[in-house]
Amino acid sequence: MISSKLFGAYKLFFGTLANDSRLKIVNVLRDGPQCVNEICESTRFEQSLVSHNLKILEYHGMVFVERKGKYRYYTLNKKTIQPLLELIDAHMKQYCCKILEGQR
Amino acid sequence: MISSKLFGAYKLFFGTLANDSRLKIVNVLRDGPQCVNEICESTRFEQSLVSHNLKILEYHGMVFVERKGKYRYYTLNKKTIQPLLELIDAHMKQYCCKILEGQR
DNA sequence: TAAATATATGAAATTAAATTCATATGAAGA
DNA sequence: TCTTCATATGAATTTAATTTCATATATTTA
Repeated sequence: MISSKLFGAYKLFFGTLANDSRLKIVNVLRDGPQCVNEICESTRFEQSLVSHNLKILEYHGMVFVERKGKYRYYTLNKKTIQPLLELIDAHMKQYCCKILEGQR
Repeated sequence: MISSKLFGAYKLFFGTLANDSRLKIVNVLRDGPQCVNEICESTRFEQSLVSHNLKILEYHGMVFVERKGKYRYYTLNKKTIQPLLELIDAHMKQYCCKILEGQR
C-alpha cells in the first residue's frame, strides 16, 4: 500500500493536468519558454485565464518562471513532465483510440 | 504542436485519474486483481460508487475485467499504468513535498 | 423457478472546479 | 512622476464532475 501522503500527491498531479486550459498551455510550452502575453496569443486564451492557470502549474512544479524586465518567462519542466507526456501518449494510442474516434 | 486528437487524449487520461475514488481503486489493484466486493472492502467505498468508477477506469484502458462465475475480477493495466505511477512518484517527491506537508 | 448474491446503471442531488469580470500591482518609458 | 504595458488576484458566476439512492440485470444456488 502506498502512503497517504503519496496518495495525495497523485491527486494533485492528475488534477493539475486534467484541464483543457492547462493542458494547452503545457503543450504550447513544449516548443520553448514564453511570456504570458505570448502564451495568450499561442493559446487564444485571455490573460486572466492564462495567469490563473500558470499559477497552478507553477505551484505543482510543472513550469518554472523567470523574470526578465517586465516580462515573466514560463518554462516547461522538461525533466519530469515531458517524459511523462510521452508515456501517456503511448497508453492513449494503444487503449483509447476508439474513444477518440467517438465510437464507444 | 501535438495533434488535437492526442490533445483530447491527455484530457481523458488525466481526467480519469484526477479523482480520489478512482485513484484509491487503482492503488488497491496494484496488489493484484480483485472482484467488486473485494474492492469495496479494501477501499471502504460503497458498491455503487465502486462500480461507477470501475466503469470509467475500464473505459479508459486502465483496468481490465474478467468474469469468473458470478464474480467480475478487475486487473490493473500493468503495462502502462504502473510505470506511469512510478514516474509520477518521482515528480511529486521532488517538486511537491512542500505542498504535501501543507506549507504553501 | 424462487431466492440470494454480485454487479451495473439512470437520474437526482451534491460538491467542486473553471472561467470571467473588475481591479490591483509592479516595472518601464515618456 | 504620470502613463502605459505586463501580469496577478479576489470574488462572483458558470459549468462540470462526483456521489448517492433506488432499482435493474445477471448468475448461481436451494
